[in-house]
Amino acid sequence: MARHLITSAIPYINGIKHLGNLVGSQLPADLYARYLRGRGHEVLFLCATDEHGTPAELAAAKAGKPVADYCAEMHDVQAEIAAGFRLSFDYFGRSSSPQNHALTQAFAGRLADMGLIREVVEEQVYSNADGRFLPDRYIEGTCPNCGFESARGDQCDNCTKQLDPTDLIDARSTISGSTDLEVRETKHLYLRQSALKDDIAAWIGSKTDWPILTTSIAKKWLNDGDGLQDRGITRDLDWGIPVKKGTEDWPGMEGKVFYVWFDAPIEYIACAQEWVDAGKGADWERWWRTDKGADDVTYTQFMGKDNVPFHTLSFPATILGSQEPWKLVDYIKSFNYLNYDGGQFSTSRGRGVFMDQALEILPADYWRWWLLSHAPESSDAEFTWENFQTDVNKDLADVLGNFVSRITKFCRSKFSEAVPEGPDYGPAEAELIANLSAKLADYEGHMDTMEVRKSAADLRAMWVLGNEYLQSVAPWTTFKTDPAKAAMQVRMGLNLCRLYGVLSAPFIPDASADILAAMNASDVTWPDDITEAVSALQAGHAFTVPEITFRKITDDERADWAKRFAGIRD
RNA sequence: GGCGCGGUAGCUCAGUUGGUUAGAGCGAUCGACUCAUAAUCGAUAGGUCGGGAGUUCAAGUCUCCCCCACGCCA
Repeated sequence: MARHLITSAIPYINGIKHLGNLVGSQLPADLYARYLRGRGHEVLFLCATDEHGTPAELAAAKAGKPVADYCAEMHDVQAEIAAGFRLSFDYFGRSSSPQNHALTQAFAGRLADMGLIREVVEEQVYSNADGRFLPDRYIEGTCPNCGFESARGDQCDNCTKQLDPTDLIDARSTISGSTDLEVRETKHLYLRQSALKDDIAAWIGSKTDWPILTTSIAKKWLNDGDGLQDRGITRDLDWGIPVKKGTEDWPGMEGKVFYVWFDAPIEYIACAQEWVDAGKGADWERWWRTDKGADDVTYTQFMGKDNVPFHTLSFPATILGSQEPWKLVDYIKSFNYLNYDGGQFSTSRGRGVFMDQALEILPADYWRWWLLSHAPESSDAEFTWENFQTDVNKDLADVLGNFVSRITKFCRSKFSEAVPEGPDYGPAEAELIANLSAKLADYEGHMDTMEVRKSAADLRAMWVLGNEYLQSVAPWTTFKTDPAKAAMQVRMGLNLCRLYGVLSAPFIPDASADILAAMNASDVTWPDDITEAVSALQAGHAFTVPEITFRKITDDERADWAKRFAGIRD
C-alpha cells in the first residue's frame, strides 16, 4: 500500500465554474483519488477555494456584501456543487483560512531570511474615487498610438501596442469610470526567482516522465528572454493575507497584502492543516514534511494548462527557496481546454454549461463519464450536444445500463431474483475471464499513468465483453434445452454486474453504487483475480432488478439544451 | 510579430525509439439474435495521415518551407 497526496488546482471564489474548468482539474483528480483508494492505497485528496484578490473584492461589491461574507457564501456554494459532482475531497478548504494566513506569512519570513526577498518602490495608478490602486487591466483610456478609445492600461487591443497606464489619454477606472487618477509611489516585495532559476531548471529537467504540455510550458518561462523573472508577491489591497515577516510586522509594508498567486498554492499545505483542525485527520505533517514521514508520499497535482507556470515555477520557487523539508510535487497532470460547440466557454456571455446548470439537467454520472472519456489530454477537446447525446446514450444506457437490465430481468423471468443453481464455468467462461483479465490489466495500467481517455475506453471495453458473452452463449436459447447450463450463464452475467459496479466506481460512483446495491453485493474490493471476482455471487444469493440505471437523452432535450446554453446573455 | 499545442476515416480521437496491407469508438450499410432501455452481437464500406520539398532500403512518425485552427506572450 502506497501513500498518495493529490491536489486539484483551487478554483477561484468568484462565480461558478464551467465544465471546462471541471474536466481540467477537479474531475480527473477525483477519478485518480477514487481509483487509488479502490486499489487500497492511502490517499489524501485536497482542494480549496482561492479567495483573495481584486476580482473577489469587485464581485463582493457588486453583490453588495462584505467581501468576507461573499467569500464564505460562495465557498459553501462551490462546496455544494462539488459534492453534487461527487468530488471526493478529504477536505475542501479556503485560502483565506487562519492556517493559510500563518503559513503564508511564515514562508515570506523564511524567504526573507534566506535573502530571497527584495523591496521595490514602484509607481502605480491610484484612483481617488475608488480609494484603491488600480491593476493595469482595470484602467482604460484612449490609445496614444491609434486613438482607440478602449485601450487597456497594459495594452491596446486595437493596435496591440504595449502601453503603460500613464500613456493613456483620458485614463479612467473601469471600476467606477472615474478619471480622478494619480500616480503614486508604493513599495512592494519581490521574490527573487531569478536566483532560484538554476535550481528550478535542474528540478524540471529531472522530470522526464511529465506530460509534454507541462514541461514545455515550464521551460518556455525558464528560458524565454532574460529567463525567470523576479515576481512581485504583494499588493495594495484590503482583502488578503497581511504582509508579515513570520509573526513579526514588516516595516514599511503596513496595510498591504500578499499577492493571491503567492498565497494560493501555499493553501495546498494549509488545507491539510485545516483538515486536521476540523477533526477529519490526525497528522498533516506526515503528508507534507519529508522529515516527518512524507518522504514516501507520491504527490500528484492536477490543473489546466493556464495554471502550469505557477505550479512548475512560482510555487516550487517558494518551496525550494525556503530550504525547508517540504514535499515537492512528483507529477503534474495538466490539461488543455474544453471548447464548447466550436468556441470557448464564456462566463461573461453565458456560453456553455456551468456546473450548477449541468446538475440541474442530468445526474453527475452522465457528465463525469462524458467529460472524462473526452478529457482534453493531448489537445483541446470539443463538446457538442450531438456527441454528448450519442456517446452517453450508447455507452451508459445501451452498453452498460442495458447489460444490467437484460441479465437481471432474464434471471427474474426464467428463475427468480436470486443467483440460480448451475454447473461450474466452462470453456466459454474461461475465454471471457481471460479477455476480462487482459482488459483489466490495460485499465489499471492506464489509470496508474493517469491516461484518462484510454482508461475510459478500457472500462467500456470490459462492459462490451459482457454483451459479447451473453450474445454468444445466448442463455435464452440454452434455457430451452439445458436450463442448468443457462443458469450457469446467468450466474456469470450477474457476477459481471457486480464486477462492473466495482470497476466503474471511479468514473460513475452513483450508478456503481446503485448496481452494487441491486446486486446486494457486500464485497466491493478491487479484484486481484477475475476468476475469483466472477464467483463472488454464489447460487442462492438474492438480488433485485434495479431501476433504469441510465435513461436516454432525447432529441428534444438535446435541442432544448443546445438552445438554452448557446449564450444569449451579454 | 514571437512562442507553444495541434491539423490522421462523416464525427470524437489512438498511433511507442521511423519498418509488414494506417487503428478504435460513434455514425452509415448489410446480416444475426430476440433476454433487454427499438437494446445487443457480427460483417462491410470509408483515409493520397493539412500542402510541398528533402534525408532514408523504409516516414503519419525525422529535417526544412508554406497553409490552417487554437492558445500564450510582448
